[in-house]
Amino acid sequence: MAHQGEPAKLRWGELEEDDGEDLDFLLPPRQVIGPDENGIKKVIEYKFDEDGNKVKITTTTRTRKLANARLSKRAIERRSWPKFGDAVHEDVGARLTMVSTEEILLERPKPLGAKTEEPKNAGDPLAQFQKGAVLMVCRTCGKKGDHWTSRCPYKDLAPPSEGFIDKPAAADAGAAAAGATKGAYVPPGMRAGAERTTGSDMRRRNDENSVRVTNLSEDTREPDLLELFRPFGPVSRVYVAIDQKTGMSRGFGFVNFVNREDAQRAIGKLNGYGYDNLILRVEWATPRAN
DNA sequence: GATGAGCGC
Repeated sequence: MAHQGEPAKLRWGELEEDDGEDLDFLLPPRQVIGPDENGIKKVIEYKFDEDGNKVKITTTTRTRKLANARLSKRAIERRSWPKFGDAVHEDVGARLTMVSTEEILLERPKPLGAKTEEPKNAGDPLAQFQKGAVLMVCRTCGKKGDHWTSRCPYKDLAPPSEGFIDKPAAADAGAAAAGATKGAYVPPGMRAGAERTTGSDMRRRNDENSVRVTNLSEDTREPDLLELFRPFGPVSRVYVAIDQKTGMSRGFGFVNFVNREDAQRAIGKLNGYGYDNLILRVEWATPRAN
């Protein structure tokens, strides 16, 4: 850009200020020269600056013909590709990119609990994510990685957790699951590992094998606990203490296992386990005072 | 640091 006469520097806010007078008709017309064989095009314009001086503005541009010479052959070739997606219906000229509004469906990874069978007695239930020294699992996508639940890319796609229904365990449900459709609701008494007691022998509540879990993050909920503890064996109850006043988690909860050995294994594995950016404490619970 | 809701027959 070349200036002639007073090269007055226009400041912001003064660009179009002309005191209401439009004296542009006094200026020479705009001239366009070129483009020449090198693709150079010149545009000469005249303007009044803030002091009323006439200013000549020469703009030199390089047309695509030359610009292309600086592009790779591949890039030039891409320009001739047919448009696709939203660009088909829109005149985007030579633009190579545009914002698309096309829906892209992301495949959601299987939740932690969606293993084909209860890995009871199947070695280490945490082996699937026990590679690093520190174990952290995102509660939303179930992946060990560099993000937590709040930053999980699938956070907004996640449907509500599947809750408490204990699916019939294919391996050991035996007669209880016979004839039952896969994934169908199974009444508590018929669930895998449930006590086969009847009538007067049936206890009201099973508070056996109660494991206390503390240092839970405030947004850990019961389905999350179930998901975390279920790989160790059938879980009869999960509970997260909620502050009645605020509705927020009090940061601890309980998990009851049907089998004491499973509870013991869960304690052994999950105590000190990194979950949702906190280190869990998992211990035997002292029986509830009543 | 921390130990749960509900109970009506």
